[in-house]
Amino acid sequence: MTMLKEKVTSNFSHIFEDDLINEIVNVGILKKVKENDLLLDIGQKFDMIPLVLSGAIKISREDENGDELSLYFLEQGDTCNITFGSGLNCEQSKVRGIAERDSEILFIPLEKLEEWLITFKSWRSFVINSYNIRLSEMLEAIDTLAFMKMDQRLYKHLKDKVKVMNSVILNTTHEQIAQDLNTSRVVISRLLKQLENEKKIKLFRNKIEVFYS
DNA sequence: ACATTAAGTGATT
DNA sequence: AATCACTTAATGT
Repeated sequence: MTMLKEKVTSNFSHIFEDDLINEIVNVGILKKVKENDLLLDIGQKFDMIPLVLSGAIKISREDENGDELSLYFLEQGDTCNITFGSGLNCEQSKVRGIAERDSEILFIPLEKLEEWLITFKSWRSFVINSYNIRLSEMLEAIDTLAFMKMDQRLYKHLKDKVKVMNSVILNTTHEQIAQDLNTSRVVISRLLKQLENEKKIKLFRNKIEVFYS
């Protein structure tokens, strides 16, 4: 068994039949990306869909001024449906995808996706299901934006990152966090200090330790 | 030693 | 919660 097939199998054998896994392995193009690599930018056209085999991808939006806002993460076993929908209609991407950590992505050509929708029941279920998951994540993002104050948003963001990175040590700067939450560095610095005083985190230069319980 | 970048803080809106 | 206008600390060259 090839290494790629093992990876696909270990991620998807529960949901996909063997034939489909073979197809995926045959047509998929494996890409290893490093942390902070740009996978897909806003406005960019694309003819492939990413299947995340390992690591995590940050999906974000941007306004006219170039201010960013991160929406959610794609993790192991996830695929990006926004990409999916726009892709079939030959649209441009409305979101940006940046590797949050070193990741392995399997790119699948768009034609195959359509084909599989008809030929594989498990693929159909997977696509519908992942639409559902993505919608939930979007709702969560909206709730966070609409109902949470910045201090709560920040703490949530830190906890999300800990989960995604699988580490309580976050190598990031106040500036980067500010960009993710679409606010200013000064605000983040103050709120982080507050969290440190509450013994929820410990601050270092370029590094934050989150005390997770 | 100097420049650059990250982080801390009071005052103001 | 955002902005200004600094200061201080850490790091790179």
